[in-house]
Amino acid sequence: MTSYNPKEIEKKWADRWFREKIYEPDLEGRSASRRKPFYNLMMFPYPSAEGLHVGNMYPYAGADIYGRKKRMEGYDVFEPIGLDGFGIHSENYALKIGRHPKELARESEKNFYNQLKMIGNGFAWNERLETHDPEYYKWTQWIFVQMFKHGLAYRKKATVNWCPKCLTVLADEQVLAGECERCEAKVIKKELEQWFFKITDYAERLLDDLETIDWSENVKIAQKNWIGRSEGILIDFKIQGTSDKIQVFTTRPDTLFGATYMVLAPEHELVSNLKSQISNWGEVENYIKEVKSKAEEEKKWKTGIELKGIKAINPATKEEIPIWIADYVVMGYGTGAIMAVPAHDQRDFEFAKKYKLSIRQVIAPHFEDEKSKRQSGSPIIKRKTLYCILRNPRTDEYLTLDWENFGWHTFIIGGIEDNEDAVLAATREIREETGYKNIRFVRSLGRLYGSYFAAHKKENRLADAEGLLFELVDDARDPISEEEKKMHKLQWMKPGEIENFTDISSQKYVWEQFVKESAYIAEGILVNSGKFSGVDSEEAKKKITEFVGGKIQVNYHLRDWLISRQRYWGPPIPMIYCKKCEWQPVPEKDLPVLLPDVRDFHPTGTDKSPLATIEEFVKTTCPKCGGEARRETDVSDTFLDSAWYFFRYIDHKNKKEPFDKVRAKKWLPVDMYIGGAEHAVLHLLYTRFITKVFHEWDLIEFDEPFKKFRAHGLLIKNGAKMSKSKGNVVNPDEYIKAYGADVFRMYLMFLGPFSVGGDFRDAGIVGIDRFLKRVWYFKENSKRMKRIHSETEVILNQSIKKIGEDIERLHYNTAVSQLMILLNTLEGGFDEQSYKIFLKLLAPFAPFITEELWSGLGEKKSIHISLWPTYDESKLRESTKEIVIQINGKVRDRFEVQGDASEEEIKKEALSREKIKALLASKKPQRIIIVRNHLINIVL
RNA sequence: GCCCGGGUGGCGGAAUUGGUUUACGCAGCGGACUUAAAAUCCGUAGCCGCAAGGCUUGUGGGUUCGAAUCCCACCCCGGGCACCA
Repeated sequence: MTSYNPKEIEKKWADRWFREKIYEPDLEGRSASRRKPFYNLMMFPYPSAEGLHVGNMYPYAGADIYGRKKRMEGYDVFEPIGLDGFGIHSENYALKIGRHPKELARESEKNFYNQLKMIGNGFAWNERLETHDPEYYKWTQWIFVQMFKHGLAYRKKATVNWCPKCLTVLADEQVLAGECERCEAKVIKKELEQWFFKITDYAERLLDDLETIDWSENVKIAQKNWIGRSEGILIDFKIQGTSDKIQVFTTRPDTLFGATYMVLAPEHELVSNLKSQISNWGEVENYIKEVKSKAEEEKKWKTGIELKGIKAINPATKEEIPIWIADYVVMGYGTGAIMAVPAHDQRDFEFAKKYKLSIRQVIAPHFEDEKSKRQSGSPIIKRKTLYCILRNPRTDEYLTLDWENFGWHTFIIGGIEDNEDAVLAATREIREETGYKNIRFVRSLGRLYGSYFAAHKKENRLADAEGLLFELVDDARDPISEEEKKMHKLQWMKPGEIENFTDISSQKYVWEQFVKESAYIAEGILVNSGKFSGVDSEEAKKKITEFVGGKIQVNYHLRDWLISRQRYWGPPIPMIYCKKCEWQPVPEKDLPVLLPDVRDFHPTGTDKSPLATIEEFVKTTCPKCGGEARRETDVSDTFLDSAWYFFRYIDHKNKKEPFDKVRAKKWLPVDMYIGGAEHAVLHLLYTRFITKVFHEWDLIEFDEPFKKFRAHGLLIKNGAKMSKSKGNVVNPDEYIKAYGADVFRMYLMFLGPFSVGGDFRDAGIVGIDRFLKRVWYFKENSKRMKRIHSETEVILNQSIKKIGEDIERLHYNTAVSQLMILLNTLEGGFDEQSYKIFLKLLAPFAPFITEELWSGLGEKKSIHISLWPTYDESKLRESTKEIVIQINGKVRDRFEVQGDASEEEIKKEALSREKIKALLASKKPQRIIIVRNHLINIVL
């Protein structure tokens, strides 16, 4: 046997596979192919010319294993690859190193494809595409034109996100926690006129259809939250003495009686309309200016100003309530105006406290909480009791008081320091004292008072109060009895009486801390609500809606997709502006609108793209009237390029249309899609939108792009996600050079579950290296037999089953471990048949070595198109079974039985064993539980 | 704050209709081969304890003959969303 030289066999087989086209499927839709098509797709990379790092390669290796198994199952697998070359990421890199993106693109194509070739994936190399290729972006522009023609692309002036570093606008989805998705600069707001796609028209379908697709659950949830459906009602509030109305959107009409003021967004049109009636207009105007210049995060403080001189009427109470404008109400959602219910909305509550606006409680928690028990399905009793013992260390007084409030059943124990031991001791004490088991420590009194007095800017009279506060969280016992109430000097108060509680003693501060620092936002029973008092929230929502004539309305968090980018490296938006005919699309015969070659592609920093400075590009004629006209100079968002690439893969040479319908029918939707979860509300949302649009244009018969989507995990190195900026990237080239592609990709799959990722460590890779070396030298080191032992046969069949199922579920790490177990077993004795099966099972993970060994057996056809092995159901179990003997649930002994022993036999054997007899001594078993083929538990 | 995911040996990680915790691998230890080392092979291995035995899946409770797994609460880590009315 020659020594294991991965480099040599990799080169040999890569060339041969390419020559023999074993990974090129029959894309043609009209020809009858015998094999069923399987579209195995992975998110294509966006090049940065620095090359791929290990973290980037991980998903490709994982996706390929899945595809290879499908191919061996007889499918005609299509595993395409390409480059998402256009976009800010590539352009920023070009700017950074001072080269032209076009030139750089040519280089990165070469680099990327070379790197991707190294990992031994079964890519259909002949079908690759690049989004910056005019043959591709011609159709991206075509999509834009169709969008315009169908009324789905429109221009509007809006407050948009502007990245001050990338110098362009960004879509909502590209802003992560106030920062630019690409460069992490703080995003600012700008008022600009831009192109948008009407994705909001599809909000409902995008949400509902999530139910129909087999996708990673976390991605579905992220999309669901992002689309953010909320059902509420619209209510009109009259403005006193005028015919004007303020319409608000609310999901809590049941709290209407508690609406003690209103708030408009500063940009709300009514504000300037009512200018003449607002007595403090000067101040108001100043405030609006101030808000506009503020960055997003400064707004967290919540500021506002009252519109003096006007009042609104609460339609339920008919009371006059003040109208404010404030920065915590945004124009972009609902109606840009709210009714403020400070008692039951945390934001309104904070605002009301700050500006001393009145707070009226209209919802009381359910006390006899049978209902909430049933609804939540949990045994929590939401009885509201506060029981407290306070010690004032100065006067050494002990005070006791209890009341019902919004909180929980609460205990305060005075005179105890705040440390772990004391907390534990006190917890025990309360448990014993009261019989309640689930007591939770909340905080110490020192801190409680500290924050209270700080918030109220008062001298802290109780700074060194010692004591601990506990609450009852899960009352498994019966409600408190009358005796106990007396014992703990419990004094009950109703929620309505709380406001009237004016005791000046220290308890008051506790009360304020709890009730006045937060709103009660849960549902309950209405109080202070006229004829609706006593009605349940749920029901009150309907009744009050009816009472004030509110209209049901569904709102979505999703905003329209902002498509324009003031940058160079993208497809020019194919639109022309004529003064007479307004916006006209570029005629389809004139597509593509080529991106002009310019030396200076730097972003201008204004609201215009670099293309605006090229007069030859801008100047054109109107396609409608032939008059003088100007081109749109912005380019479209990269995410448009990537939203439809998988359609083009199946027919990327088509010059007449974006793709052939017949091919689409054969190959689409994509059977399996693998990619990063970070695209949950970016690419994965846009692509669903575009697919639904295509469906509506009758280009395709389906309306969801990917039948199955699985998110892969991330590779971690030194405790952080691998990224160039963190400087912890691992270059795959060195590892592949040192160990070979088979070892490398198999190690990646072994280091953790594919959906989770894992920690890349050099130490672990030697294990796989040893394993594949053992595979290489297997035949000379192992015992060849005529027929394998029956135990070996069981492990072989188990392995076929487990590895097959593990690949299907993407549990590659456990599949690899099963391959190891199988090898360990076969080394003790194998035959030709079992050896071949082993190679087949290993083939998706280590395509090169298995191919080499396979051909060494005289096989003429590639192992990768051989048939995946099947297992024999009857050979999955060993003939002997180990039975565990437990006494009171603890393992004490074990013995073996042949085949399926009866319960009687197991019991007899177990009780007759010396060890068990000794342990049982004179005690008589109370009960014996037997689980067949598993265990026997003797209960004493 | 809200929504997801997670917490198991020295390490990466196995184990889910509740039934032997720690598969597989790394590192470790002992041995074989070798002048020696590397490589390779065989064996060993949760923790405490000389042992008998006890303890152990983030913490505290609960349900159960039996809990990593189910229920309640809390703590910690990772990710997403966040004035969305």
